[in-house]
Amino acid sequence: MATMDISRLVRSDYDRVVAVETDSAGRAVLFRRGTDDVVTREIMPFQPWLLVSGPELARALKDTSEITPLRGDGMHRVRVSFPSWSAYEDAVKDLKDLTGMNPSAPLAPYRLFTDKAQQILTMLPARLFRGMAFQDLRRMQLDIETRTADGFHFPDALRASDEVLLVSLKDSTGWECCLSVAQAGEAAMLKRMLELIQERDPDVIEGHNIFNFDLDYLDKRCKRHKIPFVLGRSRRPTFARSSRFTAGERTATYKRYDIYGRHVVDTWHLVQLYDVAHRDMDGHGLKPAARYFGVAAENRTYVAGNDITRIFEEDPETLMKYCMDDVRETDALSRILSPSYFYQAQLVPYSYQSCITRGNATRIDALLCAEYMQANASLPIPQQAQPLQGALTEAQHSGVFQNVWHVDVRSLYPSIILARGMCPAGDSERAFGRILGELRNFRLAAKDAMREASGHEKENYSALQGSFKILINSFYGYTAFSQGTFNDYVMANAITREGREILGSMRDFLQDAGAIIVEMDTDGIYFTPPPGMTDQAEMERRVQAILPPGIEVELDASYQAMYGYKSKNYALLDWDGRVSVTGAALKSRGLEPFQRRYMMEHLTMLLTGREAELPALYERFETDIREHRLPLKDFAKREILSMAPRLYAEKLAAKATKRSAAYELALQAKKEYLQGDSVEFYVTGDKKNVSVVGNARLLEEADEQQRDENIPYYLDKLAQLKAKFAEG
DNA sequence: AGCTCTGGCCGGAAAT
DNA sequence: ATTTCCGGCCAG
Repeated sequence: MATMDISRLVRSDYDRVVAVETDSAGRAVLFRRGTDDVVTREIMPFQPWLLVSGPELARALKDTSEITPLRGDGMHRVRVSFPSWSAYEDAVKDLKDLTGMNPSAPLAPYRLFTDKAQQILTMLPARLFRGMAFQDLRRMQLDIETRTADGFHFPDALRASDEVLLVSLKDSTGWECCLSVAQAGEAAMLKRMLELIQERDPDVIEGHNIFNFDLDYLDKRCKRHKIPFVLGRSRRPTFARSSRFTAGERTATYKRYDIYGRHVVDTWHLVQLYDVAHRDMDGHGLKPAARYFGVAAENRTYVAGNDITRIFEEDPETLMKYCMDDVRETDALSRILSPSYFYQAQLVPYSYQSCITRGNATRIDALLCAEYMQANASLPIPQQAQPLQGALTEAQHSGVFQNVWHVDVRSLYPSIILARGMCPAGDSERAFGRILGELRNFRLAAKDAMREASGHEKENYSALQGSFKILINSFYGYTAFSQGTFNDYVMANAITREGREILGSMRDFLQDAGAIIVEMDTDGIYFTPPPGMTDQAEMERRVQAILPPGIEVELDASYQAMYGYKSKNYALLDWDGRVSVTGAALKSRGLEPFQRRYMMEHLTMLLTGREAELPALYERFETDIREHRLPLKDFAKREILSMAPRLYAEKLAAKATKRSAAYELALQAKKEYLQGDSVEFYVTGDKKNVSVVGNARLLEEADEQQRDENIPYYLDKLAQLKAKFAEG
């Protein structure tokens, strides 16, 4: 199918590349997995490069090999290349001295691309994995179990008495293996593990929390035994450094490992990225994630963290099974979550590993900059951030409504950009709209192909179209990305303004037709149809008729009933009797579980016309709380530490933040809490009005036998909850 | 070292 | 006791 040819979208002169690296001479090293499944190493001529603002600055640099003028009037209009990485590094130093500016300064007259893989992929040009399907990738899963010395609660690789007990390995060919320290000691086991990785020669090494735990631990144990920690191809050493990972509102620091010729994929990252979009997971650990995705092995062996050492001594077979189940689950999670990034790596000039750890807008930036370099076009510099008005939201009515329809605009912002032919001010090559349009067409083709395919093929098309959907929707966000080379705040404002106008005109039309608008947000409206209107297709046609060309609506769902609470907060009853709840006020993870449960039951009664049962529901909860019938967990709030507890302490001392129970508890806790960790705690005391700071206990430090939850406090919360729904 | 955006609800702490 | 502000979490 011609439209499904990804090479039309972005050029790559090489197929089946699984990794790119550099050698000291500055050349590019391509690792390619042939159709015979053998990996070859090829050296390609390549010269490290950077951009400067003009020929004078270019000529001021020493040891350059090529100076290429770039067309157009962007700020960075000359590309300079160098015979080696050391010449490049020297030039970077000289540029700092010559200009007196750091590369990160907004007006610096030079620009660096510090990611070497990006430099190579951009210029060759090449992209990873072209001509390959996800199944062609050789993925290896790794998991270790460790001994925690008596008297300690958590593993510590630096403690002499701790050690690796088991290493489980598995790869995508079906090969599996479990090494034990009991066979010949830790040093021999580590050496064998390193040998096996060389033999199996995976393109990707996967694990759950592999960056912060397994690799770090193995690294430290290898150092102790003076075994070189060589995981890379060509027996290259492994590098680690501190880095940060962002998923939605939370960032986590992690120890980033770079393994020569391979990629490291942490399924913990994949799970968090997934949950940013879905926000319905119970936790991001391997076990909850495996259960969530329905891939937990049946009769799976579970071993609690603090039992590992004991079980290893008493029943090593059981621990080995447990460890094997872990790598199998890691593989299963990866098979679900990583294909989307595999396909993005075919487009974006980043390594596969970077496609996962870096944000959507950054990937789009890399894509656009690469197009410019291919066209020998100059690059603009980002606009300074300006205020941006967002979407239109209204909750017009609260309360229960019967027979509610939902209409929404398909891909609102991308459609506006394409329909109006919008183009960022700095995009002289008009690459933004062209790539967006091609991505959209490609996605539609992939969706069509998905419908016709089956098995692996269907999954592949599904991953392909799904990952393009995410990229496509990020194009709007990119226009307001402060570091985006082609950001444009005027355009961003024009996009949202037209979005508000479109949604507003749909609202006016529906109201004039006699519909009742319950709630609307950004690109969709929930409403009760005008009296006498029963034909959804006809309604869709009428709404469509008032919209400009290129803007398509879809009357995609209807519901038995809807309870509108406030903006972005509502509950729906579908025709099969299922209730779904939307909005932070109704289902936030920050709410105590008993509140969430009460709300769910209360809302279900409201939606199904069982208001008469509400008093009994309330009484049941009241009694349960009063008589300690609920587990302590039901009173625990969960908060994620967005900064390191130590940083909180500093900010508090400087009066730069307010006191917070979660951080105070984390600081006092027996275990060490880090940024990104979640803290579960409940309120103690015996008075309704207590300050939470100073009257809270960590759930894990609680004693179910000596209950101390604050009953008046929680009864008051229940009363407030009831009152909340009684209004309106 | 790396980062898409705004709008909105809510609880808790501090200020009034 | 009431208001203001901030951080957390969520919708899209």
